Amino acid sequence: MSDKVPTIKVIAKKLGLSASTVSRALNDHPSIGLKTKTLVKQLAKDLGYEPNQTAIFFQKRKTFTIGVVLPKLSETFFSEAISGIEDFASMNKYIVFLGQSHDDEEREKKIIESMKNHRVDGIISSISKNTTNYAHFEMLKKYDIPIVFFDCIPPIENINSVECDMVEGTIKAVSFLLKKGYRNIGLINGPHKLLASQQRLEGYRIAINKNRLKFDPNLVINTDLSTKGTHDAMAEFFSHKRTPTGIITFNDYVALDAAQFAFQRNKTIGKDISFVSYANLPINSYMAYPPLASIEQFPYDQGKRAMEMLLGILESENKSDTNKGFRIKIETELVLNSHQNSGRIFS
Amino acid sequence: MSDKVPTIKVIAKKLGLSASTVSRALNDHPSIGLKTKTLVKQLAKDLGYEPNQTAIFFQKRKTFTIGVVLPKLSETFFSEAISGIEDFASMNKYIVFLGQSHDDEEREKKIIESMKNHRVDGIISSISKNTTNYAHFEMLKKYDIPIVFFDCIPPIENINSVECDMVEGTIKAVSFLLKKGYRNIGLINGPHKLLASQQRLEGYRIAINKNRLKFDPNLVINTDLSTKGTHDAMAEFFSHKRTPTGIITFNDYVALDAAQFAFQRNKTIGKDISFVSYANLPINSYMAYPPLASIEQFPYDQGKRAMEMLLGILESENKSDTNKGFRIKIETELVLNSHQNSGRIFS
DNA sequence: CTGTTAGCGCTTTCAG
DNA sequence: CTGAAAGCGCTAACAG
Repeated sequence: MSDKVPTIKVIAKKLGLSASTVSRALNDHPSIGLKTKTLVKQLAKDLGYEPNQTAIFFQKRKTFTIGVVLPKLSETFFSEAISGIEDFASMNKYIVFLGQSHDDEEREKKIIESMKNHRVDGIISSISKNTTNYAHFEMLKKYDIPIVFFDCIPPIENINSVECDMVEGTIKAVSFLLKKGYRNIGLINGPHKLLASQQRLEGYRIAINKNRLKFDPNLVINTDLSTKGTHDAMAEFFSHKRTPTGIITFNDYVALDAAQFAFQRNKTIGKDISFVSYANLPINSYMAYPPLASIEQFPYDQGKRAMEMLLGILESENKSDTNKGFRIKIETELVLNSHQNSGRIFS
Repeated sequence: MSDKVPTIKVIAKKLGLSASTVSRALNDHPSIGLKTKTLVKQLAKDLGYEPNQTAIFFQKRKTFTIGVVLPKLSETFFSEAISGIEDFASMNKYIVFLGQSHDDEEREKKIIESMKNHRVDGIISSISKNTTNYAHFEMLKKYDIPIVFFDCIPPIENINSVECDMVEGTIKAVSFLLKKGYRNIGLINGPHKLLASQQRLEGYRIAINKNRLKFDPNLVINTDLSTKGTHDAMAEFFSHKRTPTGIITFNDYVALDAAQFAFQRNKTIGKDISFVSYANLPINSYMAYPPLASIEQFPYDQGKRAMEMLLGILESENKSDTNKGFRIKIETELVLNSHQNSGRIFS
């Protein structure tokens, strides 16, 4: 049955034309007579002709394919992001390859390798937390495969990136709590080595200084992001004489764990102690003790913008120029928690 | 720079060999001398040679690519499922194309079309809720592109599918509540037309009969899955003389909305009234009023199994035979809610 | 063990 | 306006 898939040649033969004429007719080449053009198109339709893209890709050195490499889709942030990427890509006739690194450098490398071999036109990636060697990304230059990083960005010169300004986001969070009347503001930060943690800390310090408070190192504790790590951090807070009452947490899960801990210590969440976190997961409205507010990072939008940037690069002919890299900073937004269930189905 | 990407020909010329010899050497063809083989491989390495997959795909009529078409990744169920698909695919040298239908038949059609043109080796799909015409799927036969459906499966004969046995799952749910001592068991079901709803209803009826209770139509109400729809359903329950105390809900979100409503009516969740739902989202542990239990559907596993099935089909040479379609039913599991935060990061 | 030839399906000069 | 020919990079008979 598969042999019956019609090719351009078959059409040519049936019509007593040459393959090139058929090709041109199908592609609306200006120098083709209307008569033959319609003739060809009609037969193509009747035969159910479909161009063999693999042949076209091969020939044109262009696959209309872009690769997306990120840690894991089970994180809402990333599934939202790739959703944005895919939506925008498909609008522009591109199709998306998916690869999950699971925060493993080896896997990330293999995926990049595989995508390169598949000759993707470009790549969008949020790198693995554990990646320390970036050769697999640099290598892409040799193949003229542009790459746009988002969210988790490697320390390489002149790269294209889309990211949130977490420094500024954290300043917003601190200001919010201050305005609410909290004076002792703590930070439960993520692992030191994450750039994301560093940015939060920086924003925290700036905000503290700007408001003429003095930075108290006891008010900043790191968690490994596990429930236990967060509970430990809270325990430490409570063991100090100066216990923070307004706490900024690395993300929503940390906020939930922290709130749980505070609750067990008989604190009234939202009164004795309040939280502000990042991510703004669409589940906060169902939480027992949701954070007062979250710093929304717009993952869907980040994905969309990254795709947009990549398309721009792909479409600008002057590649291989002295490109210093494009950079977009997306403004975060502090949103009060009030999510809606939008009728999702889990059949 | 891109012109420097070395080809098999370049290697052949530099070594005074023929292209075919080089090709064979690179592919460990048995009939190649060790000397030349190592020679070729060495030079290939030095030159940084990488095969052009598009050429190979074109030539071999095989792309090592599979397409995944599903409603939307922002639903946890699907992001988990594709995660399973991708993991298993990459283990087997396949790469995954992603397409989101957003429950729109037109988009689904376009995606399938596009994937077919990209000559994917196979497709895995959970169809759009609004798809009524299945021609775009049937058409794939003509191109020898096998397809495996999971979760949401079209009413077509002889197809390959992986799905959960929701009838049996619902029976488990009812039995659980009965064992807990609840006698008035209600069902907040999804939209009528969904197969998923029909299966739940069937399971519900079977369980009621099996336990020698009599089926009371007042105890079954449908919701459009919105928060309001669910609240309305609950209001109706409460307006009856016989208000259910154990309620099975279409999914976790419905359970949460329903619980919220009950709470507002001053019911004590887990005592006055209890819920059992489906999906078992990894957020239940943070919920104010989580359902007592959830029917776990193992989306990651469903994805993995679907991919496994597809690989099996791809590898069995005897295609185009009188295949009646493969079917896998995955057993659901009733799990009590006690999820763990596993250290997720939302930087 | 290796070279020659042909060809996958399509596009694209270059002629006419 | 259309045809002939070449070729994208690689593999696979078919000969030697």
